[in-house]
Amino acid sequence: MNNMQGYRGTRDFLPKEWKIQKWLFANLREISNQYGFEEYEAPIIEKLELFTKKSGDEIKKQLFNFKDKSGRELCLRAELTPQLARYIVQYGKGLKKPLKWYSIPRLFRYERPQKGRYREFFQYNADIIDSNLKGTAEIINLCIDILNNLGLKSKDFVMKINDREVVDKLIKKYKVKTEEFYSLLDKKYKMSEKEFFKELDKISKSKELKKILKLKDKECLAEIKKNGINTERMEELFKLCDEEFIEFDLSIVRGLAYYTGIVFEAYDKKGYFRSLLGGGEYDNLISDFGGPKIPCVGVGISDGTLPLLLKKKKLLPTEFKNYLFIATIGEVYEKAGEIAKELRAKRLNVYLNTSDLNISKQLELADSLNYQKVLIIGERDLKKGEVTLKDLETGKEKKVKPQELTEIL
RNA sequence: GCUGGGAUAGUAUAGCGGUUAGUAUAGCGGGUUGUGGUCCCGCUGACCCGGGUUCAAAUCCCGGUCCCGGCCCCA
Repeated sequence: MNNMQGYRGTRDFLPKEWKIQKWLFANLREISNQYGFEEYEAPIIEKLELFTKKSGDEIKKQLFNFKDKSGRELCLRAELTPQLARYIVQYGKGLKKPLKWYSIPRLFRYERPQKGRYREFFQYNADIIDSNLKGTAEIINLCIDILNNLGLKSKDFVMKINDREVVDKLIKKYKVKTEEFYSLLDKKYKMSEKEFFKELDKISKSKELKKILKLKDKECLAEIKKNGINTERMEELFKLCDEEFIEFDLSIVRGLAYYTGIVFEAYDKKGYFRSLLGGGEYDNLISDFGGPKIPCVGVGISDGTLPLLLKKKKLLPTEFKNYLFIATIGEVYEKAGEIAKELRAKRLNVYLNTSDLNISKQLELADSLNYQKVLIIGERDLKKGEVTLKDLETGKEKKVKPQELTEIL
C-alpha cells in the first residue's frame, strides 16, 4: 500500500473520530465538575528520573525516553500520578487540602499494542489528596456516575472492590508468600476454578483460606470476618456506595506497589474486555517523593477499554449536529460575510461557504456536515431584499428578510 | 521477551497458478449551471517490499517490513 502510516500503537483522529473522543472527554469533565473536582494539566515531557524513582530502572523498557541536546535524561510521561506527586511536593504547602483534582493526560508507553492498548493513549485521572474512606467512596461514586452518564448501567458493568490490608492480613494469617498470593489472585479469572484451586494448593494447604476463596462478594467478606480479620473499612465503604454497582472481590489487587488500602476496578459484566478503570488508596506516594505523608485516593480511566465497551453497547454517538450553513449563489459573498458576522456575534455556529461549488453541491456539503439549517443567499433573491432559510431535516424553506435573521435564528 | 494469524482501490472485501483483478461504499463529474438526502449514468482508484519456483505468480515457497490478536507485563 503505502508507508505513510502513522507510528505503531498510535491512532489517527480525523474529525469523525475526534468528535467521539471529545464527546467522551466532555462527559468526564462534566461529571468531574459536578463532583467539585478541578482540572489541571502537566507537561508531556518529564525528567526520566521522576518515573524511574518509584518503579526502578526496569521501567525504562516501557518508557519513551531520550536525551535533550544538553544530555538531560527525559521521557514522555507514561502515567500522571508521579507528576501529581511532584506538584504536591513542589506546591502542596501553599494549597488548602483536601485537593480534588482531575486531568485527561495523553500518555505514552513503549509496549506491544493489543486490543484496547496503545502506545499513545488518553487516561482520565481523578485524585483526592489528603483523603479518607469518605474520599474513597466519593471517587468510586464519581466513577460509577461517569459510567452511568455514558449510558452504562448496572447490567453492563460491575465495580469490584478489595482492601489490600485485608489481603495482607490473610497473607500473614495463612503464611503464604506475598508475591505468589498476589499473582495468583490476579490470575483468578484467567483460569478455571479447578486450576485456580490446584495452584492455591501449591502455596497453601489451609482449608479456611480455600473456603474464603470459594465464596463471593458479601459472603466472602463475612467469612473473612469470621476468621478474625478486621473488615470494618470495607463494610463502611459499602454503606457509602451504591450497592447496585459494587461487589467485594478478593482477586482485585492491582499491579503496582503504591496502593496501600482499598483498591477497585470496574469490569464489563460479560468479561469481554480488560478493566474499564482502576484505582485505589495510596498513602506513601507523596512521602516517597520527598513530601509529607498524605493519604490519597485516585482513579485512572483510559480510552483503551471503555470505548470498546461503549461501541459494543452501541452507546457511542453517531451524529453531531451543526447549526447553520450559509450557501451562496452568484456574487453575494460580501453580503453573506456581513450576515455571517452578525450571526457569529450572537455566538451561533455558522459555516460560510467560501467555495465555488454550485448550490446543489453546497447543499450536499451542508448535509454531509450535518448542518440543521441552510441559509441560501442568492443574487436573484437578494435584489428583492430576500434570502431563503431552509431546514435540512424537514426540507421546508421560507423566504425571510436579511435584517430579521438575528431574531429568527 | 514469547507466540498465533494476516497484508488486494480512501474504506470494507472477492479472486487462491493463466481474470481487461470483480463487488460494495466513499471521492470526483454528469442527469438537475437556484435546491441536499433517494435514484440513474460515467470517471478516478488496488495486488506491501525483495528474492525464488514456473512457459505463466495477487495466487505457491523463502526472507524482510508492517498490521491485527493472545501470553508476559500492565503504573
